[in-house]
Amino acid sequence: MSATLQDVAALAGVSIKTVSNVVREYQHVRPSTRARVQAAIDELGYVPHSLARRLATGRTGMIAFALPAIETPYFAELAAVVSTEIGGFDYRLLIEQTAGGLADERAVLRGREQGLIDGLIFQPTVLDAEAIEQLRGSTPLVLLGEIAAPPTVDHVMVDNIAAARAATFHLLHSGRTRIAFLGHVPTGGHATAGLRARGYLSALADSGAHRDDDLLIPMTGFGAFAAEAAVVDALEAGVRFDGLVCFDDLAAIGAMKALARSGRVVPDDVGVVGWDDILMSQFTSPGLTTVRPDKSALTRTAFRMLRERMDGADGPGRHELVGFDLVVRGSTAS
Amino acid sequence: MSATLQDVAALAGVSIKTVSNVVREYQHVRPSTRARVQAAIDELGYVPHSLARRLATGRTGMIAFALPAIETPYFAELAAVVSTEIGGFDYRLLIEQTAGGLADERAVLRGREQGLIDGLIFQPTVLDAEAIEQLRGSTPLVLLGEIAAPPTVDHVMVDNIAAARAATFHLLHSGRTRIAFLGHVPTGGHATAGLRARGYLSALADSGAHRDDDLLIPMTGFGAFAAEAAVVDALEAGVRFDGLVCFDDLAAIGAMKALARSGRVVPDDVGVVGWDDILMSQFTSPGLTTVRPDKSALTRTAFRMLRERMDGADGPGRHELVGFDLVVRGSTAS
DNA sequence: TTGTAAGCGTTATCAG
DNA sequence: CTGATAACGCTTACAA
Repeated sequence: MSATLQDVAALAGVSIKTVSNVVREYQHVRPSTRARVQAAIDELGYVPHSLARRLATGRTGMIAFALPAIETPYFAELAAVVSTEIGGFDYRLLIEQTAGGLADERAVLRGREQGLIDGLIFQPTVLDAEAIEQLRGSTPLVLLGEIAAPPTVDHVMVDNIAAARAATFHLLHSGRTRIAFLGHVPTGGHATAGLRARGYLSALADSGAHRDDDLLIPMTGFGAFAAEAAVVDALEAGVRFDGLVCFDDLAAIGAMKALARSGRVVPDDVGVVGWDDILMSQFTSPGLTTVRPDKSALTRTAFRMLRERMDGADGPGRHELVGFDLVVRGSTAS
Repeated sequence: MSATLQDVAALAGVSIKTVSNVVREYQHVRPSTRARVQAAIDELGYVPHSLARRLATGRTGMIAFALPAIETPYFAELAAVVSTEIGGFDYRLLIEQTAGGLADERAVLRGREQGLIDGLIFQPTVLDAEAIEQLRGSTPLVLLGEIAAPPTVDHVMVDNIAAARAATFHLLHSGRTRIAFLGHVPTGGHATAGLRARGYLSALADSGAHRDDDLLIPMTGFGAFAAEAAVVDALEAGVRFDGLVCFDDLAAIGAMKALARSGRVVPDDVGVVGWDDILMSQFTSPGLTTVRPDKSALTRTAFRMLRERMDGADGPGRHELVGFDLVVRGSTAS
C-alpha cells in the first residue's frame, strides 16, 4: 500500500503533526526539520490521501455537474467550460448523466453523493419545482436551464421565450410567412421545448403571421435522427412551411438533411434556425443560423452562485438571466 | 448539518452498528428492529456519507477518465459510453481534461487523486512509455489510444496503421491517384497522428501510388478550424490531390468546407475519408466515409481490464486491439 | 441478533 | 516550533 503520514513520521523521527505541517506548507516549521521530513517523503514516495483529508476538513474539492447526456454537443461544450472554470479554483468535476430520466434526476438530488461533493450544478429536464424543492438535500445547488426553479434555489438560464421570439421574428422579417416549430412536446413533457414553443407562438401572434397546429412539428425524442424523421413525416403529411425554428442545432441539422432529401433548398425554400451554436453549426452547408446562449456567462454565473452557497451564503434562491445572440448564417439568407 | 449514523442510532435507541447493518441491507436484523431504524432514518432524512464509507472500506467507487478534451465529439461519445458502462457496476465517473498538455498529463498520473479513485482510464497524447512508467503510482491504470504503452500497463487500442491503410486503399481502389493525408505532425509530436500517417504511407508504398511530401498536409493544432485553414493553405500552395485521408472526422469536416469554398466537389473532385465516425459524420453532405473504431468494445475492454486490476490482478501489461470498420458514405462515392 | 471498540488517514485543538 | 490526542462518519472484527 501507499505510504501514510505515520510512515513518514516514523522514518523522519517526528510526529505526524509535523509531517502534516510540512505537507500543507505550514510556515512555522524549522528548516532543518522540514528538510528531514521532505527527505522521508521523497524516499517513501508519499502522496496525501485525498479522501482522508477531505473527511477531516469537510471540504471535498469536488463539484458534480449533472446533465442529461454528455455526448450531446451542447452539454459537452458546457462541461468543458465548467471543468476549466472550476479547475482554476482547484475543484474537480464529477459528471453525472441523467439520461433525462426521472429516476436518475431524483437520485442526483437525493444526494447519492452526499458528502462526496461540495456542490452540485444540475440541469434537470423533467423534474418540476416542487419535486426539486422536496428532494434536494443540504448540498449547495445551482440549477441550470429552463425548468421553473423553486423559490429557494439559485437558478441561471437564458430567456428562452425572448430568444425564440427573436429567432421567429428573424425568419418573419426575411419575408417568410409560414414558420414551423420543430421539437414540439405535448403539454408539460419538457420545460425547455415548452418555453421555446411559447416564444415561437407569441412571435407569430404579435406579427399576425399564419398560425396552424400542423406547424408545431412534434418530435419523439431528441437529436438529429429524431428530427430528421419528424421532418420527413411532416413533409409527407403535407405540412408546408418556408421557415423552421428548431429546438436545437442537432434538430436543425437533422431537419436540413430531411429537407435536402426531399429536394428543398435551404435557405431558398426554407429558412432554418437552430439553437445552441454548437461547433458544427459553423460547418454545415449552408452555415446554420442559431441562437447562441452565452455559455461562458452561464457557467461563470452558476459557479459564482455555487461558491457563494458553499461559502455558507443563505437567503432565498436567486434567479439570473444570461444573454444570447442570434448568429445569422447562410441557412436564413434571403 | 446532515444526520449521521449516531443521530439515527440515538433516535432509534440502538447502536450505530445496527443502523449500519440496516443501511447496508445486512440480512440478520430482526424485522422489528429494522422497521424502527428505518423509521428513524426516514424521519431524519439520513443519507450515508460517501466519503466516510469510502475511507472505511478502502473502496472509493470512483474511476477517473482522463482525456484530452471533453468537447471533442469522439471523447464525449466515449465518455458517455464509459459512464453508462461503469454505472452498471455502481461506479461514478470523474472526468479529467488534460488539454493534451504535458503538465496536465503528468499531474493525472502523478496521482493527484491518490486515494480518491479506484482506477484510472487514461488517454495520453504526449507522454511516452517511459514517462508513464515512471510517473504512474499504484492506482490501477488502463491506457487508451495510440501511445506506445510501457510493458507493465494494460492498453487498449485500434490498429491505427491497419485502419489508415484500409482508408487509403479504399480511395486508391476507387481510381484516385493522388491521395493526401491531412493532419501530419512533424516527427514525434503526436503518436496518433504519426501512426495514421505511417499507415497511409505504407499503403501508398504497397500500391506504388504517387507519393510526395507535399501530400502530407500539416495541421497546427486539431479540430475543424485548423483543418480548414490547413487545406486552404495547401490548395493555395498548389498542392493537388483527388483523395484525402483525414486525421479525424472534425478534420474531414473542416477539409470539406475548405474544398467547397474553393469550388471543389466532394466526392467528384476529391474523395474524403475521416476517422471516428462521430454522430455528425452521418449528417454532412455528402455523408462522410470514415474509420469507425469499435467504441463499445474499446470501453468495455478497458473497463474489464481495469476491474481485474482493481480486483488485485497482477502480472505484466496486457495489450489488446479492438476492431474497426470502414464506413463508406457519399464522400468517397465513385 | 446486537453492542463495543478499533481502525481508515487526515486535520485541528491545545498543551508543552 | 512540535507532540499528543480528539475528531471526521463509517465499517468491521470480536464479544456479548
